[in-house]
Amino acid sequence: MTAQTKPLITRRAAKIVRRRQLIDAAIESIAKRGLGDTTLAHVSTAAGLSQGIVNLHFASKENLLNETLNQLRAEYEQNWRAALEKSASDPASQLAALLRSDYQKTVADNKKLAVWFAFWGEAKSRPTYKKISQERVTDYREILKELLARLIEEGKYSPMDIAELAQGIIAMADGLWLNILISANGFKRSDAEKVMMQYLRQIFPKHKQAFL
Amino acid sequence: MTAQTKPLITRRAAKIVRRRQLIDAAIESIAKRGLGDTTLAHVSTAAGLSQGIVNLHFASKENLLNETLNQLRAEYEQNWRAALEKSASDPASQLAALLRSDYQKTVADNKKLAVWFAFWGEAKSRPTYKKISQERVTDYREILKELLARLIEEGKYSPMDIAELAQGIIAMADGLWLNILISANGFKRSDAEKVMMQYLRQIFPKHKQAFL
DNA sequence: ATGTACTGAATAACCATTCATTCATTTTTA
DNA sequence: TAAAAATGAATGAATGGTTATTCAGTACAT
Repeated sequence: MTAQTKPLITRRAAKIVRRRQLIDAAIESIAKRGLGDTTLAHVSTAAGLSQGIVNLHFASKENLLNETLNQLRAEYEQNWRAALEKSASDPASQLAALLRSDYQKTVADNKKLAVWFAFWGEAKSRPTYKKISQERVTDYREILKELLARLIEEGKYSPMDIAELAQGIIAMADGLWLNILISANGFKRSDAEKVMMQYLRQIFPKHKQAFL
Repeated sequence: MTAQTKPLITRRAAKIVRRRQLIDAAIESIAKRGLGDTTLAHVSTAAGLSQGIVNLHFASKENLLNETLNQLRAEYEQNWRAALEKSASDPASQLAALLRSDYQKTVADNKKLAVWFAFWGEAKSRPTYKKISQERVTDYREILKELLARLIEEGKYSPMDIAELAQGIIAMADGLWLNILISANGFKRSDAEKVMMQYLRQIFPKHKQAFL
């Protein structure tokens, strides 16, 4: 080994690594203190770096927050796409996989849920937050509608309004997130999943098996 | 008329009126700017009053915000109780009335929804917000469970997990609020109501009529 | 050596809260 | 009843604390 080995973490870290580190620190702080009480001092301290670091890498606080939300959105999408790929290809299994993915700890842990709601809470007054929040479910909704159509055909269920059905399912999925965040009596991710699966069994009784 | 007529508004009454006026101004500002950007200057100006007025009537900003959330909670509860009283007493009608009440403009207009989500967004870090948010649905949930039990008996439906069912319904109700708040393509209160009624028709097919 | 990541003190803006003062109403007194 | 005193509501300028942003300087990498 020579005198200067390449250190695993250079003191001068790669730009991308730093940005990600700061986004993580932001998530941490928003979960702990809320969006309103999160200051750049909190973020930079949590990241173990200096005061001016956020402005150096993101130019402004606003920018950091936008990118934080965007990061969350990207993770969310990746997560359900991965779940679909891992699952069997019949519509019932795909549907189960898609909806179960909403309650995996990767995306639905307490911290991240708190951050989602923090941004939704400001969505009305911040167009960027609103836009990214909409984007979170645009592809999800399309895939969901396709799966519902296939499942209804396969099971020869009586015709349903698929768009409305999809809206309802997504609404329940989000509402269960709220329940995890707010609930007093320790309503957990696994409880949310149960409720959702019960719902699917009710709509698609011929496919009960897939939703157990 | 003598020189000193009895004033229409007594001082004590005025105090309550003022508090209400300031809470309304707070709702206005939170809906417009978000919770984080709402300052006491915004609130007092919107109320057409002076700088120090909020501290005079509420002692602190924190207090004003707590009372604002509490006001919202009280209105919400009043609204669904009134809806139940107005409706027929059979369980299906009651259930329909309860769930429709969530989408009346009294409680689910854009401003108030924005404020609900603003508080939920901070609920994780503010125990008071969390507590009041929980309280919003405690009675609602109990009534809902009773109605579900009665309806299942009346309709001789196969047994269901009523607690889970109620959780699911409430979750969908809240999620539809989010959809109204965030949606790009003008998802309205009436659309939310449709989705919810479709859901109820699916679970309780023998009572379709009540959910049209 | 030179550029680049990073630092942290300084700055300017903002904001909740305080409080001396003004204005209005009610109560007391004669 | 009328004037005076007391009480209460509201004002808005001043204060002290906080915070995003800037930038001149430091230290590391190649």
